[in-house]
Amino acid sequence: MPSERTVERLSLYRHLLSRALTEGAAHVHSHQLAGMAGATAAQVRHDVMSIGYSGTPTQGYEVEKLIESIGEFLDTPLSRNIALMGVGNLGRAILSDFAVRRPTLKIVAAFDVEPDRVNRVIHGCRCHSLEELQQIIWTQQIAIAIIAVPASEAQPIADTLCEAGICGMLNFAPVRLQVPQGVFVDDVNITIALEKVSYFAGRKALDRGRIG
Amino acid sequence: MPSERTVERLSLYRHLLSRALTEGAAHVHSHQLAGMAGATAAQVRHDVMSIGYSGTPTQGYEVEKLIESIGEFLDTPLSRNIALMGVGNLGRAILSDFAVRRPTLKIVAAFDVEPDRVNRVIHGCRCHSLEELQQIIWTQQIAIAIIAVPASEAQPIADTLCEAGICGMLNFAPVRLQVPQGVFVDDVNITIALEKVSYFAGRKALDRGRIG
DNA sequence: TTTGTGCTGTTAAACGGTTAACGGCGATTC
DNA sequence: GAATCGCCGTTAACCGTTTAACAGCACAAA
Repeated sequence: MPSERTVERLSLYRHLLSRALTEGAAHVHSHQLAGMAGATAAQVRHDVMSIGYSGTPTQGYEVEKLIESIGEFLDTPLSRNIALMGVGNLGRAILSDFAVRRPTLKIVAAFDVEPDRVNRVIHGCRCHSLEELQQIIWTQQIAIAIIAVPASEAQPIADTLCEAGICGMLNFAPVRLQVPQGVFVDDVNITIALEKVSYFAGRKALDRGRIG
Repeated sequence: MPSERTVERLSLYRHLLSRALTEGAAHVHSHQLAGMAGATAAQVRHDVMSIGYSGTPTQGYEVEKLIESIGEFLDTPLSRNIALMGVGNLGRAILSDFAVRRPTLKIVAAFDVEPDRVNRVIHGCRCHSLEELQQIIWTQQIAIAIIAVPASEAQPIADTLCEAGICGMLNFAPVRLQVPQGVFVDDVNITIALEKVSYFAGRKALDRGRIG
C-alpha cells in the first residue's frame, strides 16, 4: 500500500521515462531518473523496489520494462474513462491541454447545465445535459470525474456522481466535498497553491536579502 | 519555519474562517474548524499554536482575530502582485475563476506571444507582449508568476522571469523547471493528479467489492 | 463562592516517510 | 580468468509530521 506521494512520483517517473524513450534512451540509472524527477537516487530505488521491478548493476533500469512495470502497478482494473463536469473556462482548458496525450486515461464525456453548451462537441468531446448523466456513466463505464463547476454547484454534482457509482473525483472547486467512504477525492485549490508560493517565495527573498 | 503542508492548511483555515465570518460566526472551536478543513482538532490547535495566536477555553478562537493572525503570519512583505504567463485556455480559466475574489493576491498583468492576444484586456486583465516583461515586472513590483504556457515554452519563460527578479512561480506546465536557488517553484500537474485519483479510486473500489 | 464542565496550550509518544549505509552482483578491463 | 569498479536491492537509522494525552483555565451554574 503505497502512499499518495509515492503514487505521484511513480506517475511522474512514467512520464519522464516515456519522454526519455522517445529520445532514444534504452537504460537509465537511478540517479539520472532522480535528477529528472527532482528526487534522490535512494528514493527512486525505493520506489522502484516497491513495485517489484528490478534493474541490473552497471546497466540500470530498462526504460521500456520499467514503464511497463509502473503501468502494471498503477493502472487499476477500473475503467479508464473519465467524465468532465463543467465546460466553463477551466473545463475547456482541461479538455484542450491535458486530455489529449494520455492514452491510459481519457475524458469520454462532458456535462454542463448551460443550454448553449449541451449537445455541442468541444475540443473533441461531446457535452451532455445532466439528465443524461446516470445513463452515460453506466453505458460508458465511467469511474472517475473531474469537478470543474462553480463552488456552489460542486456538492450537488458530487452527490449525483456518487449515486451514479463514481469511484473517484478530482475536485477543482474550493469546497470540501462530502462523499461516502468508498469514494476517493483529491482537491486542487489554485488559490491555496498561490498563497503557498507567495509565502515561501517571500521567505526565500528574505534569505537572499532581496527585500527587507 | 512551518512545513508546506502547514502553510496550505493555514491558508485553508483562513478561507473557511472568512466564509464563517460572513455567515455570522464570531467564535469557532478547534474541532469545528477541523471538521470544515478535514483535519483533526489536535492538528488545528497545533497549527494555531505555531502562529502564536491563542484562543480561550469555552469560547474557542475569535474568528476575526484568528483571520488577522493568520494574515500576519502568511502574508509576506513581498508585493502581492502576480503575473500570468500564457493566456490560453488555462490562463483564461485562472483569470476568470480564481483571480477575482482574493484581495491579498492579485493578477495585475498577463503575457502572451500570440499577436491577437497582446494589448487586449481579458477578464479585466491587460495582456502584454513578452518584450514588455522586464519593465512591467519592475514598475508593477511583481514578485510571483503563474506559468500557464505550453510545456515547450515553460523553461525559456522561467529563465526570463528569473532574470527579471521573480521570487516564486506556480507552474502548470508538465516540466520540472530549472531555477536558481532563491526562487520557489510549486508544480500543479493535472495529469499526475488524475492518475493518482484513478489509482486510489480503483483500490477503494476493490475494497468495496464493486469490481472484481 | 464554589464546583463542575469542556475547551485550549503544551508536551510527549507514535507513526510514516525519507535518507543513508552496505552487501552483492554484473560488466568491463587488464 | 581474475580483479576492479559502480550501481542496484535491502535494511536500518533518522527526521518530520501527526496524533494522543494531560494540565490549566475560563465561564457557567448552583
